[in-house]
Amino acid sequence: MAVTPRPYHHGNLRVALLEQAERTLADGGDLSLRELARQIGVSHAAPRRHFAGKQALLDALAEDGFERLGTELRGALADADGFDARLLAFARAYVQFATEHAALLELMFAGKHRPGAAPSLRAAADRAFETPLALIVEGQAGGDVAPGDPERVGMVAFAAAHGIAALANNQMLGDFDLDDLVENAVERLILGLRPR
Amino acid sequence: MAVTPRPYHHGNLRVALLEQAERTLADGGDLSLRELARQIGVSHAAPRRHFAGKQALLDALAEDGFERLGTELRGALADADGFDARLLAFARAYVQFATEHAALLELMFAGKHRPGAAPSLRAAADRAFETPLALIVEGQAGGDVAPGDPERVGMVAFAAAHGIAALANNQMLGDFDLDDLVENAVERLILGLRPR
DNA sequence: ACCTGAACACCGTTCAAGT
DNA sequence: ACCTGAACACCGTTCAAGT
Repeated sequence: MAVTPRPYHHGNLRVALLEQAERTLADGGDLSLRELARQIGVSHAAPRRHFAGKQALLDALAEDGFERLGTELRGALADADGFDARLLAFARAYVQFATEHAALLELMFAGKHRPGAAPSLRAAADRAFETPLALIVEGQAGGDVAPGDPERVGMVAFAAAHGIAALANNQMLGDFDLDDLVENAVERLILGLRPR
Repeated sequence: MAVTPRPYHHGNLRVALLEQAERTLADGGDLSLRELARQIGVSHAAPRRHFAGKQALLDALAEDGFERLGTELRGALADADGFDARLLAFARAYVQFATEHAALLELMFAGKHRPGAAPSLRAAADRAFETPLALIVEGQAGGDVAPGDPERVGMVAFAAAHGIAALANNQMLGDFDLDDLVENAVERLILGLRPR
């Protein structure tokens, strides 16, 4: 047994901080930088070598979140054929990610609009939303969705998915089954998006 | 001129705290209890006589917010005739309140799902949402909305309004005109809600 | 290069004490 | 009844100093 009584410390404090932060976030904790350092076994000033401040750590977490969301969305759409099934798959995947990582999602959106947010954060967010945007374009090409700027036309669908996720995370859905609500909403959106 | 050199203090610290908190919130400030007390000219422990803690003050703020939202929604619907116009009026009023009071709205929804939140907070929220719910019931009676549990059927519309407001508050609407997006979303929702 | 330890200016909450 | 002032246990951030 090597003794290693807190040697000089870590080879990878940066990722250790991010992982511990994610765990705390998932547990509903309060994400204090000092507490994070304590849990990892490092002085409270050590994180400063790796993150300019607390906000920088939060931004890194949010950026990772957008990348994972993008991956989930791409994966969900890869398994679905036809516009209706693909819209449902998108909505399900979005709501599932949002409810499984409620605190992270809040952080992702709170971070995105911060004035001094890193361009890489915004880029990661844009990449995550490429998939649903492409879905609307597809739908237009196949005659399932009314013509027009795809962002403008598809906004109602994205907003509804985001809204259902937000309402679910705030316990505003009462006794309703989340998946049933998503299905129902998607049915109505499919009708509403059609060309007239 | 009466001198009143900080007499013994205030007749109405409770409302003074709430008003100052609302101002700070609207200015994008951080809402520290000590700072609030400082601005009002009272010791940092004085608020304790009126609010059990910081969270209790936030809950009171949220409750007031739901009451004001309810008033806005009722007022908006009172001026609109016909289901389509009324749904548009609701969506506009909701999005306007949400974007005009972005920080307050966040607080309102964050407070609602807190385990120990006061029943009066939940009641105020329910009252605010009575109006849109009644609108769906009206729409069903008039043949504009598909039958079924009105909460379930109307959820897509409420979620879309909430989602658009959330996206607007997070600067996710790009160059789009907010009112144009709301109008477009409502048009699609009207189609999607119809009985088939 | 990477980390520590002390310091600074804040928090929210509690509690004896004042009027 | 209502408020004060000191105290406690925390924060985030900064910075000289250590290895």
